[in-house]
Amino acid sequence: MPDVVGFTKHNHKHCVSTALKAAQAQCDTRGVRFTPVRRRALEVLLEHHRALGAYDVLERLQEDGYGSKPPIAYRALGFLVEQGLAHRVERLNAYVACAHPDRDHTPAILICSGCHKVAEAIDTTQNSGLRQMQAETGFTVASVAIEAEGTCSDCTEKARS
Amino acid sequence: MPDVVGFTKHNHKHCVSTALKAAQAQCDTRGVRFTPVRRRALEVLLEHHRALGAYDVLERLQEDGYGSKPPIAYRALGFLVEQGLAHRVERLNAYVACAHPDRDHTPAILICSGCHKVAEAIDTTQNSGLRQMQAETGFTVASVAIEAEGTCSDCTEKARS
DNA sequence: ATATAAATGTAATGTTATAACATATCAATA
DNA sequence: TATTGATATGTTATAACATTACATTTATAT
Repeated sequence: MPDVVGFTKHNHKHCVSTALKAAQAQCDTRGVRFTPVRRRALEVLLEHHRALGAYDVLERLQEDGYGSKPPIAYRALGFLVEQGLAHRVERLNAYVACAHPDRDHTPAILICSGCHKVAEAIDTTQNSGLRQMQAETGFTVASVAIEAEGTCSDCTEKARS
Repeated sequence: MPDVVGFTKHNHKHCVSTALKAAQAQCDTRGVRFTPVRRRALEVLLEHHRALGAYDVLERLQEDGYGSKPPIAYRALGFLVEQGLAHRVERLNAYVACAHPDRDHTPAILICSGCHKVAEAIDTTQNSGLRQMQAETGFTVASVAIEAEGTCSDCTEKARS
């Protein structure tokens, strides 16, 4: 049931360019502007399967000739999160590219404390459980964040040897 | 199934002193020291059903004659979190007293964006879902944070009028 | 061409958190 | 009960993360 991306092997260059095209298309559809900084910010996130801090992203943007002050990064990242193209990882005060921007998702973030990679699982059962809670307690859920810390299979194996 | 504490009415003074006694007992059992600052920090959290920032807690500690520098608060709060007597709310960079310190828990934090109260639900199904994921993906979960933002029943009612 | 809105940019500052080190307190035991 | 090793408390300094307020530029729709 969980669909995990990020800890498995894949053609990375391809995965980046595909994701960028998809993001462009999605923004076009929605009538929002996928400007150069925003695009570049997403690209930076996509280049890693790790969570990057706003200041890390800012550094890259700066190198590319964009502004050098924090709001530059925070605004681009804010846009990406708003559009579901990236997620903020609260535990790390950092950001990851979304692995399934197409789907309507309540992401579950998996953080490996060994290699610091971050993956994203979609688990639809979580949603239903929380919606049910609304009926029972009167608390209306607007958004849910699920973040797990642990060890990915690679790191588990390495630890065995 | 979810057991929600925090949005319901209760005798507050009683709830504070009971919780402090329970915390003391738990620390005794575990052989860890429930020192005055730690105790006072928990008391401060218990006095609100809101999440307090480390610097808010620090202010109270300071008033009571404890140290005035950030590590004083961060250390006391760190201890409480470690012992399961409080939780860190990542979304708010803040801390709440745990509502069920006795139970082995994966807390689900409910944050009301209307009144800023914070409650805690225990939903055991979440756990099993994540453990299952471990089998399927090889990711071993060490700890999970579930945080929902939304509107509590009181605020929903107020909004209707 | 121009008005309006959106996006980008900067300066200044606020907030949250930790590292590094000094001192005091507790707990076991020689 | 004096000593010692571990734990806890305290400070200074600084790092890391984030926002407010305001100026300038760029896109878009008349």
